[in-house]
Amino acid sequence: MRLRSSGENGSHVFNQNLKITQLGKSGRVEEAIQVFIEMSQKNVVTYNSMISAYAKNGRIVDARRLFDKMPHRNLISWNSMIAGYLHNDMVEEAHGIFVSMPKRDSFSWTLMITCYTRNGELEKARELFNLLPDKRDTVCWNAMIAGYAKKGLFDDARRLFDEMPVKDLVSWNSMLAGYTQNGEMRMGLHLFEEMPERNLVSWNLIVDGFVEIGNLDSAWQYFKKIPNPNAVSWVTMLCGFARNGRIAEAEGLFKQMTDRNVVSWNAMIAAYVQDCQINKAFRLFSEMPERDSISWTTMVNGYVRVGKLEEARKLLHRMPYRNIAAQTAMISGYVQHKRMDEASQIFNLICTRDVVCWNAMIAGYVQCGRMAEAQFLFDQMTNKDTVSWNTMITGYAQVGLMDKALEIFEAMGERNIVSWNSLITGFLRNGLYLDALKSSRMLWQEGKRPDESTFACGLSACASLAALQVGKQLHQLVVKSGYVNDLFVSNALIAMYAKCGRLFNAKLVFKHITNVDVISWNSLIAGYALNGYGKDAVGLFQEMLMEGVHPDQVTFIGVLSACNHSGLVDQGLDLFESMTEVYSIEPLAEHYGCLVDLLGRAGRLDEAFKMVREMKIKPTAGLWGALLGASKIHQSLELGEYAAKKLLELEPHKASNYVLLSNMHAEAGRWNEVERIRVFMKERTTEKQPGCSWIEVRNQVHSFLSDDPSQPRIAEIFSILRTLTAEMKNIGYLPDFISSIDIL
DNA sequence: CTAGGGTTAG
Repeated sequence: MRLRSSGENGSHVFNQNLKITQLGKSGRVEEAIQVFIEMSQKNVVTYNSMISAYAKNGRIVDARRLFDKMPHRNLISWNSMIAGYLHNDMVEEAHGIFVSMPKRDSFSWTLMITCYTRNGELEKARELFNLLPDKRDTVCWNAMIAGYAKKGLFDDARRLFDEMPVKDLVSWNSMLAGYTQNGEMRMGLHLFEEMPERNLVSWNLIVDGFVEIGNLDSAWQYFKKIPNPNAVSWVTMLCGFARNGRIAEAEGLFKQMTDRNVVSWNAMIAAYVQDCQINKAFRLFSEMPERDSISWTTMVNGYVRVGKLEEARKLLHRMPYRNIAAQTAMISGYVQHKRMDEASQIFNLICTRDVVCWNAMIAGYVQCGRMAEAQFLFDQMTNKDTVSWNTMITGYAQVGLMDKALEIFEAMGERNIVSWNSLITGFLRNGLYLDALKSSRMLWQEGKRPDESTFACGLSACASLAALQVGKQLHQLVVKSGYVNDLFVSNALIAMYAKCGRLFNAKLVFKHITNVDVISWNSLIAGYALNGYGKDAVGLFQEMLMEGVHPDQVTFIGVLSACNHSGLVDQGLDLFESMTEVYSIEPLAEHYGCLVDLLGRAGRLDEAFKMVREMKIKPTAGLWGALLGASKIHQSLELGEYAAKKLLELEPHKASNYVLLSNMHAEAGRWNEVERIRVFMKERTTEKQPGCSWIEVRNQVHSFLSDDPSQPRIAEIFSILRTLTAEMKNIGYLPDFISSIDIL
């Protein structure tokens, strides 16, 4: 055997080092580790490369471990570690490295400055920048300029830009990015014309700027003018189309692209996912030559979006590596379906939990109204961000504990507009209009202005309260503030008008939207369904399909409930089938609920019962309730009793369930049973919250609690109720035995 | 003496 010369050996190490870097850059960190382990000889570059590979793939802990145990460190090792922390948004740790390193060069300084600018700490960045006048190179200037520009501090950026000794293309592009990323396209174009030379980055910034402000025509015009568009240009344009629902055009671009990379594939998959075309998304996912963690995460998200949690979970387990984004997507999937046990299983699997996954869990408990558990997690969090605080505010507001919501609001350090929105919406939802108004004024006093979401939230609160007057006032404010063309606001307006029975207004708002999305259609369809116009709702649904908009889970809740309200049995069954077969959307309890009710009312009790028994999900109380109701109408005591048994297992404390069962027996003349149930009911029901209803008259909300002697106009109410009951009897309505006793 | 670390576009 011949001994290899040291030169050959050296070039081998050289090549392996290169490989580690490349694998790290393309997200294939596992393969990089493999190469690293198999190398018999390593030099300092090998370690440095591996540190970067780890850090670029979110494995900052491994990067640090390697850094700590490597035999010799050079300046680049220290810099790589700072860069690693920069990539992982860990500014404090980066600073720790920065202060303890033996020597610093301009790379080190620039890295640290970038850490601060990315973190929004412009003052600290500037402080560092000022500390090293002699070592500042062009890159360092550029970093500082980019920091100012990105934050929209154009004057500061411009001052440095004019001051700097040598400008390069990146300096120009950094200024340009400031304008385009802040929606200042007039200024951006001006600079673009002024630039001594342009590269693809400059062109792509312009296209992206137009995409961001929703001006697809201009984006397209500039895209076409790009001399040699690269993958970034194509992806930017593709995402622009996708985001505006123009999926066909996005598809066309994807097909035309010559140099597709992972990002291009990911973008197209994301476009399909966004349009709920999960099967097309999966086909691309299977076809693509290589997948990175974004590809996997997008697919998991896609399945979550259409409610296919099983598919999502399978995919998550098939992933070649663990990825926190995908795990968080899975968590939010479970959270949306209130499956907190499974969510928390995934949560427990994550070793280094970030804020986002904590927030997802908290949001989950909040949505289930389990505030104690939400608070428990919240208290444990060491790195709360505004999202965490805001979620807690929303949570307490939702369960009616506005005192707690306010307490959280007041305890938080930095409030953003969402914090205010959560608080104001909370007040609105709880009918505390005056407090909402007061908070809105305070918001103005703090120099903040209501934004799109302030209005969208406010309007959705009005929708859930059916508070038309306040809703209308908000609509006027929307017009005055210039948010009429915002899609979120428009959709909230549709929902509000629809819920208040003003279908004409809802339709009017709908017609004014330039780019309706699936949510706009959903709101309108649900509105028609809610107000009893089942056929129109189904008609709208068909219109929506003709327009090429893909329905989602919510669409089907709307259109199925439309069929339900209008007794369109066969159409409902057909639609339900197409939902799973054609659109591959997984039915939720709500969908089954519509169908069971629909079949039940039509007297097709066997089919209804069969559906409940055979469905994939666990039957909810609502489903048994629907079955019980149907059994009562069609006098099927046997099925009714079975449904009631199941129902009472799930909700033993709810009085209305006993009333339903009791009425059924009353109708069948089984008075012993009626009496027995009444006794049961007295024993078991612990209704803490009395039934509550409200109406809005002349800007004021009047609420009614059951058994509430303090209601000021109780006598009038009773007198009107008696009149109404008499009239109902006159036109042939026979009131239920028990409920009539309760009223009269 | 080519590799490894910093600024601008997906």
